[in-house]
Amino acid sequence: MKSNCTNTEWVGRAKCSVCEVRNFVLFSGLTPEELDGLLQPIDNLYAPIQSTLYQQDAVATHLYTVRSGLVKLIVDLPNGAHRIVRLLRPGDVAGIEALLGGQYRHHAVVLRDADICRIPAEVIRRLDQTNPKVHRALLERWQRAIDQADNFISALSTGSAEVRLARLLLGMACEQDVQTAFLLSREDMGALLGVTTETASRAMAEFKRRGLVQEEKGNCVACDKTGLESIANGK
Amino acid sequence: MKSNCTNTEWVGRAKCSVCEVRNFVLFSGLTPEELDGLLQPIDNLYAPIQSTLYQQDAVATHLYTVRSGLVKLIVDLPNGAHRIVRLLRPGDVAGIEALLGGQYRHHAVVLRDADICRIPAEVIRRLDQTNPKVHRALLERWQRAIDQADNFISALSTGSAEVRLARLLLGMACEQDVQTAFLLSREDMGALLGVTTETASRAMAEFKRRGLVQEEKGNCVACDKTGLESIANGK
DNA sequence: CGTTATGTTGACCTCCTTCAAAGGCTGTGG
DNA sequence: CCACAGCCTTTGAAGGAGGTCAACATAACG
Repeated sequence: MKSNCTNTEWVGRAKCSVCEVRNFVLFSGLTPEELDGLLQPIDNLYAPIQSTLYQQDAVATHLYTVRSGLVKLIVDLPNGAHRIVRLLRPGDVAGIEALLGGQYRHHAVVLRDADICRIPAEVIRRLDQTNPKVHRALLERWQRAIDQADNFISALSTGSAEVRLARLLLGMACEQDVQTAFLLSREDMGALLGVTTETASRAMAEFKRRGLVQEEKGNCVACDKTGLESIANGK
Repeated sequence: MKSNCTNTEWVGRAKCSVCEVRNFVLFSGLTPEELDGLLQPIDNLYAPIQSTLYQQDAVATHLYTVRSGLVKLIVDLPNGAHRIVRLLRPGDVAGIEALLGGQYRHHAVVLRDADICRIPAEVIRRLDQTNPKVHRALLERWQRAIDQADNFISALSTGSAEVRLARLLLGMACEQDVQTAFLLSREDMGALLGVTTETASRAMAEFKRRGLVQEEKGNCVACDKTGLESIANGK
């Protein structure tokens, strides 16, 4: 059986103490000595686009922290289709269910080349019990997962296709006030919003016509935030 | 300002040691002495239908464990509408976000007369650090919330109205093989499935005509599980 | 330069929403 | 005990939004 992490390049043992996203990752509260004391390896992986971190229903053994890039969580539907239920950005954790044992709930697939830390669940379990900061960080990740799931229900699965797309674009724009790098295929947008690829394409085309978004080569778009917001909030 | 828990009858300090759902509740791992040692009160509330446990955006101070009955979590949408994002049954926890401080993410409204334990977040926080069993139970509740949210996205927000309704009915039927007590209004079904009340009504009427469900007085229905499953899975 | 994946657009039809009206159930007051 | 009001449900009709199928354009890639 192949590794869960297909097409993934192993970079080496993670140097958590010099991790540039220390504020995000789970181990920001540990000293270098504590990190060295871990018996099991924390691997730093370079996960290229399209690679799979883990498969739905596989035994959940590791957690994956996203240090850069973008990861989607997918669930298979009974009729053969599938639905994206979450997008993970830097600072998010994939496969948190590994903490409880059992199986992974989703497929985790890389949407944008990602820098990933793969951590054995046992490591987190132990730290969770001994280090309050890790414990707290864990609870926050868990809550964030719930918040994101709720947002998928209320914002991305409710209302017309254009309303949902506007909310998605605004959600992806995040910190930057106007510009945003947005590189999802129309198919992914559809799976994200619960509509077909064609409908996603039509909605995007309509937004472009209205000047709400501009699509550069390389898949970047610039957004008219206020315009999109009026659509997102609109009846 | 009124209490969060409108129209709620206070029963008294919870007797967790004789709680009939000990296997479910968070404190099943505690001894009576440990329970008595809690400084802050755990109240046992009888929450009648339509009562509100807490409001979205209110400061989150308590967790609510559902011992019996049914509770819905609602989020308001920008256009004035609202969407149900979760159903809580006995053993589930509402307002788990109180552990992290901040605000409640939803409105929690009682759908079926409920027996509720209201627990100060501080109590759980302390037990979480000192009692491994409580800690474990907490993680499981958190994971269950995520699983339920994911199910809302993939099962109840994807596909045609009839497909969604079939999945909802099957989900409500839970353990019983054929029979199930199901007392949601058409309006709630619509808010649950992301469709209008009329569409929910039409789909239910159609199911009744086909003999898939039977609605008795008192709002009970009996389901033809295999028939519903073929709809739920069907393309 | 062909091949393949991905995006776009059109035509048609189904499903859902919207608006409206009517029926049924419940509780209240006369 | 009945009448009525109010709420929920059901059903109809019309219009719109999205799905489906197909053709075509465009870009990516060997």
